[in-house]
Amino acid sequence: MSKAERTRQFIIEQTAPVFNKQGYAGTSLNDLTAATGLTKGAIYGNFENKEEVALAAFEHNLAFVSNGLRASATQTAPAREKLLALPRFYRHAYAELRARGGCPILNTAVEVDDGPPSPLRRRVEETLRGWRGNLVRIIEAGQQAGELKPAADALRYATVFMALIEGGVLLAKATNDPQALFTTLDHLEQLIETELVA
Amino acid sequence: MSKAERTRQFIIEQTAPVFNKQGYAGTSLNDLTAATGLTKGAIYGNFENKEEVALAAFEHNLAFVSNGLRASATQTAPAREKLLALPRFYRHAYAELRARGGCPILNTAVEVDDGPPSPLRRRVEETLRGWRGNLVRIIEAGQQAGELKPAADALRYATVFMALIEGGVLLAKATNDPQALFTTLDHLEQLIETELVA
DNA sequence: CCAGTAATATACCAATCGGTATAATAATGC
DNA sequence: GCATTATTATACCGATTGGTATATTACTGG
Repeated sequence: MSKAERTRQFIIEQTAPVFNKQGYAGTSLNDLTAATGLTKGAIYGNFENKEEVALAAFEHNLAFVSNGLRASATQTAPAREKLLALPRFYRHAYAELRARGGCPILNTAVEVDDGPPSPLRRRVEETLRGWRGNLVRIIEAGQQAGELKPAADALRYATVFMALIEGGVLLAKATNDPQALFTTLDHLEQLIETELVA
Repeated sequence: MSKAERTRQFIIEQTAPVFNKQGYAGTSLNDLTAATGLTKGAIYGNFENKEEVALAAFEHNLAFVSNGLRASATQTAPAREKLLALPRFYRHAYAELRARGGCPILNTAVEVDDGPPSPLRRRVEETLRGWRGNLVRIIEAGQQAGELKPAADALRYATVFMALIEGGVLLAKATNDPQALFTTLDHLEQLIETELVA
């Protein structure tokens, strides 16, 4: 790992929470140098521009969530466990997620979804579609394995699950009340148990 | 209505969608003069600073939603109708809401909820708590009137409803797929009918 | 340990930022 | 219609913006 590669990683780690909290437009290069203790020269020696730093920071923030979700849902578990891993992760990770500035998908989507097409915007849309696709696949696989009710609309539940999570995170953060998220997660779990599990 | 009052209103109307789409940090005074065709002199003659314009714009954007919701839920209707008015409003208003930049609560909450306490931030929190309180009151009144199941946790359903709506708006806008919102609204309606209505 | 290179710091750039003092204009009361 | 006031436009301010050219430092292979 070369010096530059280490510095690049260091910049990403230090600036990721800043971008997540303040947004792309709300984060200046001054914020980046302050967060890293480095100078503009060091930053522009490792990134082409501010947008490339923001994109890398988004990937870093996203990795925290998707790694946590992946770790929570083991490959071989039955569908019910895989789905229950979703609320379980957010339940125990919310405190740290909040300290990092909240859900990067939520934050970034809101900032870019009215702007012109950009790498960041495309990445957000891709991430959301990918997440939904993963959930749909888990549900449909569970149905084929006879673990979940065959009549359930997989796409619908995937969408509802994501809305409950993102909506819950929003409410919890904006009202400074983690219980709001836990409430939507309660509902999510109940949905899995009563409407999906056969 | 004095000239200044008319101008002030004009500025609010013209800049409200800009703030809602680009955010506070992403909107410059140049954007404001461009959106209004006025000069900085006119704007600063009617507002103290950019933040005051943003606050007024937020109130304007919020009014579109809360007026629509109020109009949709008539005073004398039974609790079931009042609750069903919620998804009905978002169903028919989504296209225009999207054209205006989406849900102002969602957009503004995400931008300010990691920042320092500000009038805008306080206003967002207050709005969310007020909205939730309204829903709780509707549900509890319906329970006392014998229209809704008495065992249902009003606060829980209020929270879940809001998460479904805000989460649905987020997904619909970020994936450019209105159906995502309609899906969460379907679920919301089903919740009302099967878990709340006695 | 030294030379060459890779990486970071410094100094600077034009453009834009939010904001203001003042000048010009438009409305208003008499 | 004239004088006064209310309102908007113009011109400007220092500070900050994202970005770059160059100088300096740190690393690395021989």
